[in-house]
Parts: sequence; C-alpha cells; structure tokens
Amino acid sequence: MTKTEKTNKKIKATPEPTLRRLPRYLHLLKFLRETGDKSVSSTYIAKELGFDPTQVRKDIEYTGIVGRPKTGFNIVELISSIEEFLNWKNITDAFLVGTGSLGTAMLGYGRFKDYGLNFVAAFDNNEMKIGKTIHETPVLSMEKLVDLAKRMHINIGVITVPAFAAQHSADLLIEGGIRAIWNFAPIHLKVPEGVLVENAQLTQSLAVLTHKLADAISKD
Amino acid sequence: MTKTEKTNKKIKATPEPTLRRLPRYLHLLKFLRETGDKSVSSTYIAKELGFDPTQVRKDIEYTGIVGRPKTGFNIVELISSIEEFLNWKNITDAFLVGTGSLGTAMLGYGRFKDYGLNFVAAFDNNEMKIGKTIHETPVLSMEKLVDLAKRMHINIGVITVPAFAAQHSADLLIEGGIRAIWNFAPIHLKVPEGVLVENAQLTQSLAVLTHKLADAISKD
DNA sequence: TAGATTGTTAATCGATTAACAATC
DNA sequence: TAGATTGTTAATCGATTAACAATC
Repeated sequence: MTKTEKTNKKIKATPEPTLRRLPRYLHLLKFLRETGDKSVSSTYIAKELGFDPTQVRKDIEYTGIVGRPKTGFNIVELISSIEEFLNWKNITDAFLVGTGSLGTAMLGYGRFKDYGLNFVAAFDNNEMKIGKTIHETPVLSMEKLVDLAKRMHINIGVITVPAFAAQHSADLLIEGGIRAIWNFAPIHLKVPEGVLVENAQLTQSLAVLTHKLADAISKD
Repeated sequence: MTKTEKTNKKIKATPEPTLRRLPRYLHLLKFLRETGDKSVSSTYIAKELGFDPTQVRKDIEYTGIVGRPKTGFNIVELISSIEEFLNWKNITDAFLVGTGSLGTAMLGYGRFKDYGLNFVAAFDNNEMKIGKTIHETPVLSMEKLVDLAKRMHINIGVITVPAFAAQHSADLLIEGGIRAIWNFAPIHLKVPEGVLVENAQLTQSLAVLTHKLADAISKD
C-alpha cells in the first residue's frame, strides 16, 4: 500500500452488526446505572452478553468515547455516547401508517421517545378510525398524508399495513418527502435512491428460530 | 488439505443471513404464484430484491431443491422447499407470555400458522385478564405455566412482557421444558445450554434506521 | 443449435477474534 | 509497583461475489 492510499482511506460507515449490538449494550448499561455502578469494562459487558471483549471495544470505539486502562468506561458517559451516536437524543417526528393491531400496539408502547422516535400522527383508510385518537395520537385520512408530511418536514415513516397496501403507503410517504421507512409489512419495498428502508420483519426472526429448533430436535 | 479432511467435512449449519433471506424469497414467490408464473430464475429473484444472483442460488441450495438450467426453479416446488426447510409446514404449539399491547397484537395477527406457529395459550399476572380470551386464545395465570408446558410438551415460548419481568418469564418457560424462546423484551436472557433464544428486538432494527438517517442528513 | 441459467469452485471482502504494547 | 484493561495491529474466519464449465 502506498502512503497516499493509506492517507486517503475514507471514513468507513459503521457496520450493521455493530449498530445492532449497540442497543444491547445500552440496555445493560442502563441496568448497571440503576445499581449505582460508576464504570464498566468491555470484558464485563462481553461476558454478560456473550460477546467477544475485543468486539465490544471496537463497537464502543465507533461511538467516539475513550476508556481508561484498568478501570474501563464511565457508564453515564458511555450511555450518553451511544445514545448520541444512534441519534436517540434528538427526538424525530414520525408518521405511522396502518392502525391495525400492530400499529395500535406501537402507538401504545409509549417508550419510543427513549429511542428518538415520536409519533405525531397515524394514518388509516378505515372511516371508523379517522378522527379518533389512539393512545393520544390522532388518526387521519390517508388523503392528508402527503401534504402533511411535506408541511411538517417528516423524515421517518413507519409502515404497519397489510402486505398488499405496503407499497402504496411507501409511495405516499416518499411523495411526502420522507427519508427513511421502518417497514413491518412482509414485502420488499421499491424505493428511489436515497430513501432508507429498514425491514423489521418478524418472519425473518421467526425463520431463524423455527429452523434451528427443528435442527436441534432432529439431533435428539 | 488431506483426503481425510476433505471427506470428513461436516455438514455446515445454515448461515443466519441465509435463514433471514429465505422468508423474503418466500414472500416474493407467493406473489409470483398468484400471477400464474410457473418458474423463476435466481437472476430474477436477485434483481427484484436487490441481492446477488449467486447468493440467491446458494441460499436456495440449502433448502435442497435443484433447478434447471435455462428455466430456473419451479415456483410451487421452491415455495414448498423453503417452507419445509424452515419447518413451517409442521405447526408448532407455542405459549405467549405477557398480554400487553404487543402480546395482544401478536395473538390478533392470525397469520402465524403460515409460519408454523400456533398460540395455544397466553399467560399474564393481571387478574382482569385471566380467564378471558384474546382473539380466541385463553389467558391463564402464570402459576399454571410450568405444569401446562410440561403436560403439553410445548417447545416454543414467546416473551412479550416488560423488561423487568422477562428473565422470570424465561425461567418459568425453561422449567416447563421449553426448547426455544422468541424474546421481544429489550434484555439479554440468561438461559442454560441447549435453549435457543432469538431476539426480535425492535430497538436493534430502529438503531440501524436512526443512525443511518442521521448520517445521511448530516451529508446533505 | 445458441443462449440463458444452474451448480460449483476460486477470489474477494468484511467482520470477528487473537495478540500485545501502552497505560492507568 | 503490579496487574488489569484499553487501543490497535495482525490473523483468522466466514460470507459474499466473481468466474466458468455443465446443461437444458
């Protein structure tokens, strides 16, 4: 490798596995904070969650914090660092599309503000639901989605409609200028370049479980 | 590598990324089946879902099906092969612990049988809920969980309780002989060797979304 | 047949794990 | 100080992607 190549190495994007592990550290750290501990080592976190200590240190390094040899990381600082890194300190307004059982459950969860998300409005086609509120979030007609998203500069849309309606919901959100979609429908959304889609598909998780279980049982 | 090593290579477990992609193929294939198509190529699947064709072929290979050069894979056979591989054809009885908003939503989903899961009972501590049914699933007292799990030989437990109650719920399920836990609580469960845990933690998915979005916006 | 697609091996890429000097 | 832990580089591992002969 030439010196130039070495110098020009661009800042790498955070690996997704790292991003997925950070919330797990966060939950453990918040628990430790409760117990009054002041600092924690990567060794401890790793043992507690079943990871490799080096991996934990590398993950933490991405968030920008530095630890101290011998003592480890300051818990309060580390929590702050991770939350900052995931952008969970700036509460982002979001639209939710589809107020079925899952959508209703999400509106009722009430803890999404801890994860930087605030549902300002929900949308549905069902006349019975429009005009009402679900856990204090107003339910509006789908027809209002595009304009309202534009006016409010909404960046995040959450799709909890049935599969057949998901692409249309996505299209509307995108027309409204949304930048990121959290998709719960079991379908691949087609979106233009620049729009982020994160699939929270339960069936993917379930597939891992059922296959591994069948595998384990077959070995009994 | 010696000849012996080559011969003794053990059957590798399916990589998790493969297991997570299979349901995505399945959803697409079911859609294609509706349209009347008879066969599909890995090239087409890859283009449709944004994957690499070779990857699609390798994934499909794990399920044991073989395709035909020039034409590709028979859609009906491929659907069957994937469902078989994920063990979604044998409906497995499952217990659900925690009938809050998420638990209720899951009981109401009604499609889990398509994914090999059948909720035979739900459990809660709330006296108001015990004895009732939620979407036709009876809600029972937590005190009945262990015995009933043993008697019914339940293999899968789904945890939808708040974080503070999750470990206790897991302990009960394990005492009842459960083999696999689908965990929705934002906490790391400690389980004995041999018990599978699959975390369906929404916060992990959300972390990916919020970090990438913040990253994208900062580059505007 | 010609050409598209499979099945499979090899090359690449990226993430995980090991090793260890620096440091508190 | 001695020893535990960090930060970082190197080695390993495994998954993805490229290449291509076999085949329908």
